[in-house]
Order: sequence, then structure tokens, then C-alpha cells
Amino acid sequence: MKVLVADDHAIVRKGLKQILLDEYPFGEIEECANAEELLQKANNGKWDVIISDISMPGRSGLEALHQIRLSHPRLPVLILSMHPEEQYAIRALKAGASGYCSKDLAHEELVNAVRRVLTGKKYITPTLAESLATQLEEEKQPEPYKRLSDREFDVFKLLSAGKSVSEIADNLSLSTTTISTYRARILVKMNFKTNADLIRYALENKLI
Amino acid sequence: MKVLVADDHAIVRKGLKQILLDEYPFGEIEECANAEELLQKANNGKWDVIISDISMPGRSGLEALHQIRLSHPRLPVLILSMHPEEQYAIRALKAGASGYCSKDLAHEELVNAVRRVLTGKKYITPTLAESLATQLEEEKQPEPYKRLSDREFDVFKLLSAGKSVSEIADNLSLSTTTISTYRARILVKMNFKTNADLIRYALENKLI
DNA sequence: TTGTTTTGTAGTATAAAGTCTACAATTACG
DNA sequence: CGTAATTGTAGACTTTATACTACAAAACAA
Repeated sequence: MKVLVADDHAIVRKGLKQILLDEYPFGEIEECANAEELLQKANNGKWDVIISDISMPGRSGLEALHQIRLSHPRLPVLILSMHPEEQYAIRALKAGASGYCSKDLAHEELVNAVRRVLTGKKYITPTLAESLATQLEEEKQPEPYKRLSDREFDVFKLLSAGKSVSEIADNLSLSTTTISTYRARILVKMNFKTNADLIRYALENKLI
Repeated sequence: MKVLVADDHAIVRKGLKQILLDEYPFGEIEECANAEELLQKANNGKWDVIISDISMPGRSGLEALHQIRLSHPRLPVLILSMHPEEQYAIRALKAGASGYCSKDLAHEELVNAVRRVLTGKKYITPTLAESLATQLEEEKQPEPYKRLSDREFDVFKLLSAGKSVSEIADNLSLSTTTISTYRARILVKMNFKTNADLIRYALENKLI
């Protein structure tokens, strides 16, 4: 049982490792603290499963997932997230994640998730499964909001956390006008007029 | 060595526990998953230190901290947070926390923090310490939530409803710079940094 | 496979917001 | 009652944000 664990929080890594070791006493669990490390280690080991946080500094977990999908198409990747939120889950699953579970999962449930993805099945954290199902159903109906691209979503998150355009530009190493462009596209797609709408939306949907 | 650990994420609790057990093999580490449990357990045990997440469902970690301060004035409480944010840290320390550390702390550093608060000293996560120090030094920040004047409150309401400075100026028939001045005063008085903070506050307190 | 839309990125010019400063009117405080 | 702090208001100047435009690369559709 060889597991690669990626999360920027040392405490979370330690917790995961412990939970996994409790279940698989002879398992080999290795940690990475960021996406680069994750990619590197993913390539030079034959893991049974990868468990990765969705949001990490630098290149995000999603991007890493993308890469891994290219080089190891069948390697199960379980995405962990702080946010039991559809937005994130859908994105993760679209990027080829085998499962999505929130960090407030009881550890039995985590073990469960790992077991499922090992057998090639998908796992979705219970609190989400239901609302996700309805949402996918609704997707057939005329949808008021167009889906944001990944980059747009990055910007969306930062904006709704109250970051300014220039802070975001800094953070993502892009020009401020680029961020403005993203912002404008986000507003159009989501039918908002101001950042305040955006923040309100994010708060009401517990995205932040 | 008796430690009470509170966090709504099972994984984080597990990680903390493990880190502490590595350091104090004969320690007695107990977990709570929410603020109620924390308060209850805090009262019926004689702990050496409490480590608690700042944001948990139900009553927040801060509120719990407040309670604990009343009944156990000398018991060290170390606040953990996902956000290495001044806003949170200041609030935590004002509420009587012995320390504030972000969850991305390396575990040696966490152990360090625990050691410090055990000896009655304060601990602040390194990434924050500096900016916090300068901020406190500047003494620019008056007490939070100072009363707003009537005019300021008018502006506050409009801002938190997402109106722009120029809209407000229009609305109140004042110059835009006047509104900017009010806004600046509001931010200082309420210890906010951005409009986003303001909107968040308004939403959380059901002011809009 | 080719044409079309979407996405990622940015420049230029303009509009808006923010900072710093100021000052009279009002209010609170010793 | 007199002095210090707060409030209402705004100008000048600096920094940021936004609209409009553009274009290559990628994704998608026919």
C-alpha cells in the first residue's frame, strides 16, 4: 500500500498519514507540501493512490491533477478540500479526480473513500453527493450562470476573499489588466454588477 | 501533559494528536469536534493547555475562548487558524489567547508554540509576527468597533450594500472625496482593511 | 478537419477610488 | 467653562480599477 499525500498544512499531512497507517500498518505513506513536489514524486514512484489537497500555494492541486492525469491515466487521485462545495467538487471531478472528500470527514469515512477509489470507483463526500446530483440534473435545464474557467475561478475566489485586483495580479504573477479582464468576464458570466455581489454570493454559498 | 484539542476537521485533530504524542509520548490528548464539546471538556478536566481552531461550527472558537478565560484565567489556549491573517490574530489575542498559529506550521514549530505558551509566554506564528508587531507599534489602530457617527453609519450602510463611492456621493449629495474620507474613518474605527471586510461584517450581523 | 467560440494574456486611455491635508462646527471632558 | 477630540466637509494629488481592444492558443462543434 503506497500512498502519496499532498497538502500544504503539515498538520493535515500528519493526520492523514496517521489515519492511513492505522488502517494499513505496513503502508508506505509519503508527504509533499506543494504541487511541484507532488508532481515530482508522482512521477518517480509507483503509488497505489494519491491524496491531495485542492488548493495549495503555487500551482494548484487541480493543475497538478491535470498533469498527473496525462502521465498516469489510471492512478487514482483523491481530492481533499476544506470546502464541501459543489463548485470545487465539479471542477475536481472534471479534471479527472477519482474522488472528492472534505476535510471534516471522519477517519473511517476517509478510509472508505480510499478503498473505493482503489477499486476504480468514484467517491464523493456524503454531504455533497446529494446536492451534486440535483445540480447535475438541473444542468439540463437552462442555466442562468455560465461556468467559469479554472483561471476565472481562481480570480473569483481571490476577489470574493476581498483581494484587490493588484494583489491578485501579484499573487498569480499576471498583469493587473489581465485580472481586470477576468473580473469583467466573471461579472458577465455570473450576472453580477459589482464585487459586492460577488462577495455576497461567495458568503451566502459558503465559498469562503 | 494533558492537552485538549478542538477542531471540526477530524484529520486535523488526528494530526495534532500525533504531533503531540510524538513529543510527549505519555501525554493525554483528548479531542473535541466543536465549541460546545470544548467548553464542556474544558470545565471538567485539568488541562495543561488547550489547542483550538478559531472557526468551528456553532459557537466559534473565539467565543469559547472567551468563556474559558472567565472560568480558567491562567489556562493557556493556543489558537490555530487556516488564515495567517492579522484580523483573526488580533481578535484572538484580544480575546485572551496565549498564541496564534497557522495550520501550515511545521510540526517542530507547533511543539515550540506549545512549549512557549506552557511557560506563560505568548506565541505568534512567524509569518504574522512581523507585520503584527509593526501594526501594534504604530498604535494607529484604536479599539475595534468604535461607535460610528450618524453620517458615517449612513455611508457604512450604503457601502455594505455594495454601493460605490460615487453612487453614495450622488445619493447623499456630497463630494466623492467626502465619502472617501468617511469610508477611511469607518475602516479605521472598525478595524477593517477592505470593503469586503465591511460587507462580510454586515452580512454576518444581518445588517443587510 | 476546418471554422467558431472560449480562454489566457495584456496594452492604452480613461474613470474611479484612495491618501493626505485642512478647517470650521460641534461635542465631550476635565 | 475652556480645551481637546470628533465630525462634516472637501481640494490636490497618487494609485487603482475599468472599458475597450487585441491576439494567439486551446477547446469545441460541424
